[in-house]
Amino acid sequence: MALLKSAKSGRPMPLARQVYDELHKKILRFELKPYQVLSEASVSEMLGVSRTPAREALTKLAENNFVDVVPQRGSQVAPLRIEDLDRSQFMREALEVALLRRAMSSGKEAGLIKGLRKEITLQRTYVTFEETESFYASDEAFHGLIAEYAKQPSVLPEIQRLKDHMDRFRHLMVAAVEDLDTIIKQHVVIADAIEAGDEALAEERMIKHLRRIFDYIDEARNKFPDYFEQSEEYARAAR
Amino acid sequence: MALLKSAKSGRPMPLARQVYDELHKKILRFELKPYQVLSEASVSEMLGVSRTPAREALTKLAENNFVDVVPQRGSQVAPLRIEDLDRSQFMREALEVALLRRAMSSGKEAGLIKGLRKEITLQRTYVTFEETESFYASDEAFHGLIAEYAKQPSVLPEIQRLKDHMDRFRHLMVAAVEDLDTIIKQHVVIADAIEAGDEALAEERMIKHLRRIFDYIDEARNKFPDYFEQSEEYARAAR
DNA sequence: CATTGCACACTACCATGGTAGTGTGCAATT
DNA sequence: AATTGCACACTACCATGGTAGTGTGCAATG
Repeated sequence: MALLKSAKSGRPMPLARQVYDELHKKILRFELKPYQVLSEASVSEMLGVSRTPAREALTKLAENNFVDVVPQRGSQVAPLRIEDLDRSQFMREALEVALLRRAMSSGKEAGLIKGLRKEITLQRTYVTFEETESFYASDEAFHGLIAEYAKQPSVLPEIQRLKDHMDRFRHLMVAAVEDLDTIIKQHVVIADAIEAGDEALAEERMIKHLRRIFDYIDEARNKFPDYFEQSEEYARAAR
Repeated sequence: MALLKSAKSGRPMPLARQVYDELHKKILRFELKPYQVLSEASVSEMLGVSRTPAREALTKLAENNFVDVVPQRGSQVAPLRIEDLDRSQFMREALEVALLRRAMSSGKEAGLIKGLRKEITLQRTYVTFEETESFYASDEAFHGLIAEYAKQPSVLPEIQRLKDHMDRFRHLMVAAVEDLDTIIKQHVVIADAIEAGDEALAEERMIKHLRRIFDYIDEARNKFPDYFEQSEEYARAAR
């Protein structure tokens, strides 16, 4: 299979990074399914690279809990773990709420609100024309704006790392598509609360917005039970 | 130089991990100083391992912002960056406050308070006998208890990752030693607020406790200016 | 003296070979 | 038939060689 070219940047990205990105993408999209074996040999063959960058990508994926590496035994795509979802959700919620409170005390709330309203308008357009990809990009921009006005832009990559885990769960609900209109309405009331200067209300609405994922996971779990970690395996892992 | 043995666990830890831990420790203690070069060759020679685990340790350190790796040019110990401190502090604060609020709604506050009081007692003992290491271990246990009662123990490693960055700054103040008695007093009033069930007060006191590091960094910066990233270098880095 | 061109040393990065450790299927044994 | 012992295939892990890319000192040139 063809190997990837460089990024838009001047220099080509290191192979290990390209392999990581590729596997990361495939895992999120379930092109690589949970429990599927991913040895450094198979990865190097699949992507046409040597074993070294394949190995480095695997260990990095393991650090991010997308791959389980058992020393001297093998590696496989990590199953969906409720614990991972809980932790990611908890941390994201804590961070986004903190960003929100700080952004509302920045003294530049006017600019923030203006930016948020603009994204909301964009989101309405994307929904109308069914441009789902663009919608989610604007959704990220919406939350990114808050981080920016909280003067903590470097927190965004960390949040993205958490969001990736949640997105993996979310991708199981393509059938029962997320109600984008509801998301927009939540964005609106959040912006309203910010504009009103009501921190408690804004926080409450943001939390409700972020917790929407829990409404779907039961359905996903019933639909793809073999993608989730089975409780019996805890015993097996503990040996 | 001698290489490390295995951990307490049954199997020996991978070499790459041992190298990472060793370098991590040396960087935190300033046995490896900011801007000091750390090529995979020098590391492999310094620790008596081959270049592969040395390289893997370096890239992992780079992901955690302890090392700057410039492709095809070299690697060096990362200087102290105010931005890193700000982000780590912000995130830690957000997470610990969220843990605190959740722990106070766990319905098992009694056990939590008992555990906290016990750690405080231990800390008094350690201060009396000047066992600084044990004191900081108990300090971590204090905060760890809150995470445990918030039913989010897996957040602790993430917080530790943030704390490591802040500890690096803190290690510059060994001369002007931290006032451990003050820390204990802060722990006490936090426990008091938890016992009183006053979430807002507990949060306020926790934040004040966590922000104590900012009282010292100006002094550290004046004392070791060459350990900090100079603003002129931003321009140079941007090329 | 100031500038330029270039050989050289050094780097991170990748490819590849080798090794101890682990699970599995099958034959030998009870 | 059930159990055990073991050869084998497979793994992650480590060592080592090779390569393109980058900065540096020095000689040649103005």
